[in-house]
Amino acid sequence: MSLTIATWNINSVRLRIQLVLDFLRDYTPDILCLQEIKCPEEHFPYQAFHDAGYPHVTINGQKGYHGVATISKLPIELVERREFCAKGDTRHLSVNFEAGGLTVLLHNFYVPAGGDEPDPEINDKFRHKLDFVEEMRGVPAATGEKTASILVGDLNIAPLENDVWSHKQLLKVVSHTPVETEAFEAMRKAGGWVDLMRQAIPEPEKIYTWWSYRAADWAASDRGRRLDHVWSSPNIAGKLTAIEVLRDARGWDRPSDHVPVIARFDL
DNA sequence: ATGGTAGGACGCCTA
Repeated sequence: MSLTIATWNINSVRLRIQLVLDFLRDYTPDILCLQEIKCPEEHFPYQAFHDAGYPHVTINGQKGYHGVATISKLPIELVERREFCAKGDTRHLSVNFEAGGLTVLLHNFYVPAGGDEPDPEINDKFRHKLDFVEEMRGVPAATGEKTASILVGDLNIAPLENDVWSHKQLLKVVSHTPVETEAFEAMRKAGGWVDLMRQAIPEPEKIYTWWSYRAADWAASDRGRRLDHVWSSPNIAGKLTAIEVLRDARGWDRPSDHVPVIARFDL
């Protein structure tokens, strides 16, 4: 059977609900993982997703900041809303679902951005980001004969040279500093996770999923970064059939600064 | 080297 999973940092689900509904109508993923929904449960637009054919919705949200939601056509079962760094932030949600005879554990993450100064001694937000990545070692890829894992989300780190518009110019910019990228790759490998975007689209091809709002012309300058990721356990990595990064979404009306990433599997 | 934009909630934090 085919399985399509999408991930998208939406930067306020309430402000951009119509954009999300248009995306679901046009791309019909089985499951969409949103980040930065920026609302608590009581303000989440459940009805709109239900009416769009996505009745199974699980969220971990808070007022004003952060927040993740997993929206599905298929039945999903909440596994955990894990708290990282004892901060009380809503940055993780995991669910289980059945597909192709497998029980799939799907993690939806929003990793802290880390502030502007890449020095944990003077910037608490950067310290928090590094601590968060270390704590993600506690989320390895669960795998077995009848189980598999997928991890998606805005991980706020662009690990490879071709994940940014200029490797040299971003070496001291939070999201691409060596301390972040090395910790990130070490954590991913220790967890047994496969980077599916790079499996499908190897270097040196550039991949960007985010372009700053601050650029005068994002498309002309094209100073993007790959901050959004799709990982899986090795036992389904070979079942990936396509990765699609919807660059055009950055040019939609009142866009998010991130674009959707779609992963297709044949399980 | 700097400042540029966006969202939530309405002064200022986060990204």
